[in-house]
Amino acid sequence: MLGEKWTMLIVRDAAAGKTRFSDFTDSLGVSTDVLTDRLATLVSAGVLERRSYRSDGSRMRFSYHLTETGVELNTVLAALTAWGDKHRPTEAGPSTFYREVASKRPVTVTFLSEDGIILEPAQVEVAPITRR
Amino acid sequence: MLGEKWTMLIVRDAAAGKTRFSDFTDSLGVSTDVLTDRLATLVSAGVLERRSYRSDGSRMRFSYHLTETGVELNTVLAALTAWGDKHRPTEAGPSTFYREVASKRPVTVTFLSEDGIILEPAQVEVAPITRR
DNA sequence: CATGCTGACTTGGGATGCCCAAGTTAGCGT
DNA sequence: ACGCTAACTTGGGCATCCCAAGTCAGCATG
Repeated sequence: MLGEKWTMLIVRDAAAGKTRFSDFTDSLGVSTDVLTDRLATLVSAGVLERRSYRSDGSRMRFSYHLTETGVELNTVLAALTAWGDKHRPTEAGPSTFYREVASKRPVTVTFLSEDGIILEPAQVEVAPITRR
Repeated sequence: MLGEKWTMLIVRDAAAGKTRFSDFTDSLGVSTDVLTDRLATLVSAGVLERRSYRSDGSRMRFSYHLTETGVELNTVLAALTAWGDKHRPTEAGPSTFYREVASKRPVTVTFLSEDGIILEPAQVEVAPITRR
């Protein structure tokens, strides 16, 4: 369900603090019919939560916020961002980075072995689970 | 360039040791014209390497192998797999897991602070880089 | 209470991408 | 010369996406 064209980009923007329908169209350029559909599937998958809000002088609006489930996609986003920054850099360089909320210092995404040792991607493999 | 429908699934299968054109069609069910195109873009992006091989009694064939750049997507794949296993489990349960090559013991993907402390996704935020 | 305004959709028509089935190509063995 | 097979290529149909325009629901203003 995350594999459709705009889905992860919407999640990324949501993680960056965007909440409103027009925030997403403005920053992504996604067409509005597709955005409506993707927001609905993300809400029903429990990644986003739809809230009503009301700023004075205007009517009720909706905003979209990452749930705890959605926040857990931060790991995926940060790993993907790190890969893109390293292997497919833009001329302007990266425009965002991931940091610790408390200290504001940058963080990394890494593999850890059971005894807490950092592993490189090449030291990791995928293996089938065999049940009897 | 990783965002198209079958791209990450092909990378995942390549990480699981699949190498041949027919391996990918058999396990993914991707149509052959699309597979041809995705393999070509992955090769030209430096994620896969195309090799010729020859088993006796048959003609030259091609096989596709992850490059070092491609192997570094393991972090993304493992993070995504962990999220899916937790939040969108199938009835049958997970069919693969990520493990250390040397010890065969399972590994995890986590955020690390600069002083090597494990951080939860909720303790991490994305911030803009401001250049002067 | 009529009118304008705006954010969040909804709709219609065309373009792009994907699926499926069938066909093609290039060696190798017989 | 012929069959065999993995790796494509091609053509037609269908699903998804894009874009522009329209709708709808309040809130403010006159």
